Amino acid sequence: MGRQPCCDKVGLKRGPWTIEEDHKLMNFIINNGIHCWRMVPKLAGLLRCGKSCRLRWINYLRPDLKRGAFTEAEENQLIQLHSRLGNRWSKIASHFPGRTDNEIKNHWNTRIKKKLKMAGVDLPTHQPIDLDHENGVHKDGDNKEHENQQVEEKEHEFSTKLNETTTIDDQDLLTNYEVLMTGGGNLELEGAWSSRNTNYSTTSTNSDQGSSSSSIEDSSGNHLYSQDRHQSAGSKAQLGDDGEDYGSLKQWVDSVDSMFSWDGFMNTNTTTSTTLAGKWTLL
DNA sequence: AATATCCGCAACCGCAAGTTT
DNA sequence: CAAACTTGCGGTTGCGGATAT
Repeated sequence: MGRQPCCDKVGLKRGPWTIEEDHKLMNFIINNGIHCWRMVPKLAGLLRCGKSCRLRWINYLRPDLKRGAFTEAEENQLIQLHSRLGNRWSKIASHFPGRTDNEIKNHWNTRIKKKLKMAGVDLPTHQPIDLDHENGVHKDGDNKEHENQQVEEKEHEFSTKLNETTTIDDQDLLTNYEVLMTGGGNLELEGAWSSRNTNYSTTSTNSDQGSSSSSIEDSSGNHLYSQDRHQSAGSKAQLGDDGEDYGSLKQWVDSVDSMFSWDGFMNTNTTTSTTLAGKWTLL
């Protein structure tokens, strides 16, 4: 015997709810609470299925709903959470008191998706879109100049977005760290990093056989993480050749992946300059 | 002013997980 | 232990208002 439908749909009303139906449902739940959704429409005198009543209550009638437009801080938090959790809307919604998973899903699909696409961020990976692969453009002459311009624009947009990320709630403060890294190995710490008084230090040499070491400590000097990077002449040559291969710096970031997940933008403009703008999430 | 197109959102559907019998 | 049932989740649809032509 197969699974039966949640309710007998014959004779049941569908589509938008009327004010009268809303009142009936709200009055019933306020007076009786929710014990069994299947029984709610029958007891409340509604020609709806229990599933429809539940949805209406959760997404519209619940008294603790926040409503109203998303703030910029909420959007930034949503982007962060989505990069970590993917399309797990209910999990994401649990970080937004008064917001429903449906509301968040809708906001993501109608606004943020477009925003990130415009900023050159691939979804759902949150990685920068490979324009050459997307467009089938060969890198030479004018194309390269045009491409560099696009890369700079993307970089600027992403950096701006990160700089705007200043509000992080307490729970996220424990697990999220925002970093903006520019130049040949210099790190500028943003947002939660500085809030947590975390120190980051890095040293490097300029030889072809150059090496660097990086470490992260908390404000009391307790060791959190360190990394020694030995860069071969071969990997140095990769840096900036065509912007496609991030060379040893990318390898370095990859090696950190066991501890953090990297989500962001990385570009190598020249053999000596690499720009990263993105987020490390503590795994 | 009329029509077409776009966009946001509420609501639906199917499925999976969890619970009860 | 399996079937029946309930609840919750995520993808999708379609209506209605806003905007463009």
